[in-house]
Amino acid sequence: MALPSSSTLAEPSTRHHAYSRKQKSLGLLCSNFLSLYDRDDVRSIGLDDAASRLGVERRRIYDIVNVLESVGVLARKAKNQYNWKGFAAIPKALAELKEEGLSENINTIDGNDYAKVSDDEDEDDMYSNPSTGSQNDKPNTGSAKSLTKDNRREKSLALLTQNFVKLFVCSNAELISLDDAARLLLGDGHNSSLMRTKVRRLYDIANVLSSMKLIEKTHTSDTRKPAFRWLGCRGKADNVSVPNDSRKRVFGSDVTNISFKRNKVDSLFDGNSKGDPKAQNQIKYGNLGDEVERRNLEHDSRQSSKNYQFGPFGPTSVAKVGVPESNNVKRVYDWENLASTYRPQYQNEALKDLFSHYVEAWKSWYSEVSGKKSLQIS
DNA sequence: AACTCCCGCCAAGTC
DNA sequence: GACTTGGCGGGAGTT
Repeated sequence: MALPSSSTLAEPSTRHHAYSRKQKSLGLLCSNFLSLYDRDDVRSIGLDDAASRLGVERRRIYDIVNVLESVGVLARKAKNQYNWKGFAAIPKALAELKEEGLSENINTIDGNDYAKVSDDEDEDDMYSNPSTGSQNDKPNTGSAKSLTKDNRREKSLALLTQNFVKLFVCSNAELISLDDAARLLLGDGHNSSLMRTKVRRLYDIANVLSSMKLIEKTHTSDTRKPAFRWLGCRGKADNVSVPNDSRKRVFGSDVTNISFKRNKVDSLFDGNSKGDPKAQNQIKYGNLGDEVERRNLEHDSRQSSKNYQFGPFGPTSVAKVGVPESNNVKRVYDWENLASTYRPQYQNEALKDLFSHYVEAWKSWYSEVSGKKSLQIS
């Protein structure tokens, strides 16, 4: 409730500023979301609350929440309710994703086709033979219903996010081009419209992941094709970086996501015939690293913005319900403790190593961020 | 013109 | 049946 009524929604025309896409970006919205809820006293988050405080439609909250959940920052508690896990949960989630990705990979022994993606089960087979499938857990398995459900799940933003992240954590790839990612996540037999859709989603995901600084958008050095660089496990070792890439979209100085609609003409319906889904749950990461690395062999390290400000927004109207500003000061995580708590039982050295990388990376990331964080609504 | 990606329709799922 | 989730792709804003 408490949404501004039509009178306050200011037609674009009554305001001096034009519609700006950037003000409405998912990345910015995500940053807003994060700065709004990343505080000590937050336990659970209501979607309606988030939507109204951030001044956006609920639909957008789903987008954010789905990817945040995929990397462990949130956990769904109930309808409309999520638990805030925080950034501290990310290393663990990433480690799990990696483990999962690697073990999936083991099932697909052979493999030199790096771009191969296999769907969890062949849908067609399942339709014809529902009862023989080796169902794992779901209570209501075997029904056509669960099939469509799985089908839906296969295409979900959450799963796509996880697979996207796995691309990085399961390989050594530091940079993956948009094209490659789409291909990798889709498999070979893609039709162009399906591909386009996937790419749109990738943009969505990338925007929220980059607002968390898990990745950053760049492009390949050679082709200048759009690409994503993984930042999640970079330690302080990687000090520097480069001049800032000013072409990069910068979130962060805007205020809210509320209020300006682009004037949409009108929607017409078109009986779309969607391409048929050939989704996937499993990807081979094995050769990915090599392949991608080869491909990016010498990516320049044009890096961008060091100067990112985490959460400069002013969540709209409602503004910090009774939370004293002093609360904006972040907690200081006990990283050592965190590490030992979360350190999984890896028998595998590589994973163990990776894990400590995460911890290191997040330590420095966090201190950097919390140090300069300015939550003030300017 | 190509690239990005916001926006909201509407189907699937849940309560 | 109302409400919640979220796939999807048209088409507008950016580069």
